Amino acid sequence: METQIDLIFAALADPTRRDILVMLLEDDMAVTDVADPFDMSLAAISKHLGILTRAGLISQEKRGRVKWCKLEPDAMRDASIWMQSFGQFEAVNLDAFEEFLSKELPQDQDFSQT
Amino acid sequence: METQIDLIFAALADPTRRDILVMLLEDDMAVTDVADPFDMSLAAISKHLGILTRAGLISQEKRGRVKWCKLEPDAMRDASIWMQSFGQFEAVNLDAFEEFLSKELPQDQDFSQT
DNA sequence: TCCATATTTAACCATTTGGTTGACGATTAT
DNA sequence: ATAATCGTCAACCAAATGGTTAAATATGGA
Repeated sequence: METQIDLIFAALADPTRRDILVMLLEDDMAVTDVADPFDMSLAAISKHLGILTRAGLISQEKRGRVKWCKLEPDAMRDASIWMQSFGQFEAVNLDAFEEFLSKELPQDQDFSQT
Repeated sequence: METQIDLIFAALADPTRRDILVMLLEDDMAVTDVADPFDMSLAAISKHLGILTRAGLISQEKRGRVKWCKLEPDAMRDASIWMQSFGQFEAVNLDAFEEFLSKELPQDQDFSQT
């Protein structure tokens, strides 16, 4: 069976889809507008958006005849945490790490980046 | 052309390959030993290791007839940073994490994996 | 009502992916 | 020298991926 993390990493493996995510950082967009900058059919972009949606990285809401695409940044969290458990946190007790996360994540504070 | 980040995300999209990476967290391993727990031919694992190598996530060094596989945790950084650039998702508070690490690391205990 | 716009679906195609088996080269052990 | 072990390679296969075009489905505007 395909897990959510499978779907997320697979979705992120395509540069077109990563570009779409970057575009959606700015604002929600209609499917047509997402497709505009790409040298690719609307149908192809529609498929990419479907893959991003199934991975939970975006959501789509139809208002009238326009379907709005919205970034769902939280979806990347699982995959991001999975990755961080390597590079920086290699020697860590992962059980303790999980516990740490469960205490740390609910708080809504800013976080620094490397 | 396929960028390094494409290769890394694609490599991480497969659960077998993620399992291999987790195994290699413990220690370097010979190809045969990596293959052992999997219900899959040695040739298949050899291919997976090739994909992980091309992505830079592991390195392989042949000593005698044994080829040793070594985790390269730094390789994940680019992809990890890409994900974190979506600064809006709830991420780990790195300051708090540093503190967690400083308490956790000195102890030499085993760590469990999922 | 009729037409244009927004998006998906269906059918198709080439390429890639993830697996198999069997033969092979290199190294080590008997 | 011969046999066993380690690992890759080649050929093959089914299924998935990423794209196309053309038709179909809503919805909105004239």
